[in-house]
Amino acid sequence: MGFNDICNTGLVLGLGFSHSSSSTGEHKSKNTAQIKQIDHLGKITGEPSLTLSLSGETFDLAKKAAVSQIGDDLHSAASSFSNISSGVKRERDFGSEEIERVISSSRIVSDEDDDGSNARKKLRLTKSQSALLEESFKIHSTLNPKQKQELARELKLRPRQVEVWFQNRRARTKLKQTELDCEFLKKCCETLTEENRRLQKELQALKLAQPLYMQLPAATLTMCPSCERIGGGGAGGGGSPEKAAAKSAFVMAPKAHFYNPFTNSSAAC
DNA sequence: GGCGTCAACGCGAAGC
DNA sequence: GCTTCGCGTTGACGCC
Repeated sequence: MGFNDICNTGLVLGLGFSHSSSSTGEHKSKNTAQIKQIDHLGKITGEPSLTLSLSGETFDLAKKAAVSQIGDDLHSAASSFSNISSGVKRERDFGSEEIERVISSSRIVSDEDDDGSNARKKLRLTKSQSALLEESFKIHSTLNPKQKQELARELKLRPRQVEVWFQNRRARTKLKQTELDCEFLKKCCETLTEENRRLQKELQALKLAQPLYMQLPAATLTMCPSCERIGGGGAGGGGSPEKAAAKSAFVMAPKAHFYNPFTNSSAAC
């Protein structure tokens, strides 16, 4: 399996250099492509960085869909939620009906709450609730208010609980993907190290052979990585001997020739 | 008791 | 200004 095969998994990986100007706060920008890559000329700018992202992370469609729905759906919202759980401080999208269901269906409320203790009770979703949530998550990883309401009604949970579940679920997905990406990059690193070792050996062997052109410092040579021909302006071609000498067959590289392992076929990964 | 999991919270940012 | 999101964190719970 080559690198291209691996890369057809929807992952976007970037090994490159980021600008130091991308400063505080920007790490929170939503799913923005933060991949700073080395361009085709091998031009490197900024500081070294390693970036990961998912190419398919465009989950904001549902968000835009039905914001206007929420007002109608919440017209029956209860005025207070204090009798549910004193640990629950934030509750925007609830209704009295849902409150009743929560009381009857979850362990969020217990007799202990009557004594005024402020302990946050842990809700454990049932298997069927989790299954339905998972099923829904497969279809769309974000919910619009209407979908949330419907799902909450179906699950006998508060909309807020459904919302939190989806948020946490997205976070878990992202974490898992990051771990996979990390593993993949580790393997890439190992493979490239191995290739580097191999190329160093080849270079040593060539040096031992000592052909004429190899007597020049290696840094002065440019070599096409694909055809492995020594590049340069070519010797002679007319003109004075001085010019010919100046136009050596082995020209100095104008800049560091960056070798991109992800675009070159000789990269092992 | 240590540790992992996960629901829930708080906050800042972004979009409308 | 409101809502939703991502992200970091907290706290309850279960397992060893």
